[in-house]
Amino acid sequence: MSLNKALQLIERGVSEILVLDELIEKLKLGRPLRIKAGFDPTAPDLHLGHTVLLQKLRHFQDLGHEVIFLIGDFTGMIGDPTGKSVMRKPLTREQVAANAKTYTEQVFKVLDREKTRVRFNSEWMDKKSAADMIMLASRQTVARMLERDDFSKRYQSGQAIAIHEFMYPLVQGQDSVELKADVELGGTDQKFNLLIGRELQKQAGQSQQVVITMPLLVGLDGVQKMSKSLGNHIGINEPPNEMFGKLMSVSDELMWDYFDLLSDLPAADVAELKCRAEAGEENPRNIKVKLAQELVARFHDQAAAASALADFETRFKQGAIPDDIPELVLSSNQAMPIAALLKAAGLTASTSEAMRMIKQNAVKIDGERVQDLKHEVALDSDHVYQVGKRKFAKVSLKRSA
RNA sequence: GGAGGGGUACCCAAGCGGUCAACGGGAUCAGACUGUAAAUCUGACGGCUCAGCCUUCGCAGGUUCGAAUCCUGCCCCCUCCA
Repeated sequence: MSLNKALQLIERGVSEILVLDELIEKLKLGRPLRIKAGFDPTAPDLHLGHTVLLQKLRHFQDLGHEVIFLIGDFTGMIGDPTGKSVMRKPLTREQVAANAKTYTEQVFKVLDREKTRVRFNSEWMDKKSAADMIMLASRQTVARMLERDDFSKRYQSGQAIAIHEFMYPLVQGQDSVELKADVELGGTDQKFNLLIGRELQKQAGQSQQVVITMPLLVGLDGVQKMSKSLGNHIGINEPPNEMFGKLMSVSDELMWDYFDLLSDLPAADVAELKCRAEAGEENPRNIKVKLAQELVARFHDQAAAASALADFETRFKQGAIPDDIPELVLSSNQAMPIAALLKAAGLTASTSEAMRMIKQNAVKIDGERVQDLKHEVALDSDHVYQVGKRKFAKVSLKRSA
């Protein structure tokens, strides 16, 4: 592949490349480059937000480079300074190992296993002495640290900054030195940390890594970055129907970001789709379906994607009851009030909520809307219960022995 | 060590003796609409044997006919000065 083509692929969707000329020089070396990306060991469940970075790593792999998947088990003790969590509980070795395992299992849905090296920064950081750490701390100044967006904001607004938080960028930078990284990838929020890596490498007499930042994927709420703790994420291990549905709930506007950052569709094709949507030639829904199909197929398979679509259509377009709904058996010694049954079946969190749902016309039995709050379900009956559009259960109520 | 600010429902955030299950915003859920689990509009949003009842406002006591609101003690968080 020509240098130009390679660059095109690398540049797709990125936020910044620092420094582009250096990247070109490195690419011209003709050897596989060491591409580093660090991951936090505390969140072993990957979601689409993580895959933005993984996709880019994959691009490098496809170009023949070597990816170092660095698990920051040592840095995990510090916690990347967000101001929210000052100190995290250190993970045990077992936890780290377990997390690493789930990580790698998931990661290889995107990355090429053969071209990925998994490393832990405890490999070298655990060997550092206190004196080593002080030396490391001496490499940067407080003033430099306060340039970091997060730190400066907190400093100015009088919020606390713990000293050890300064160590995070330094350790991350040290990782680059240890690994002799040629390129490091991260989210835009990582820019500062990535640049520290460049500086430490320079001080260590190494060639400086090229820093590539990826935009943060916005979550389902359309506002904040995708994160599990905010609950606006799509996990890559989610069942096909769930994943498909969630993707369909991405707003029409936000969908384009998802195309840019997640889809493998050539950039030109995306641009064309956007044109047609704006011209009203194509319903945004159909375009979104395309996106959802692609991603479900990536994390599951083509068949799962097809059936997720089919399910979605029958359920929402025609309001039909899906095929595979959970079935359960409840027992009671007398007829059961509907609210109690919905709760027992797990369709609502509480009987109060069940009552509310009924008042809001959200409850159906075998497709029939329930209006009566005091409706009772007879013993030895078998019905399909529905709450809202998405929650179903087939419940048979038996007389308890 | 000294001074001050604060802990309210999932989150943010009002309230500062009764009309408070607690303003408002966000999230969430439901209904309507739609070729969308988009957008928009409307509503709900502690629990329960649900037109009634029960338990909530950091924790534990107390004052009062009555407390999220006042008092006492305790725990936790933050800022400033040293």
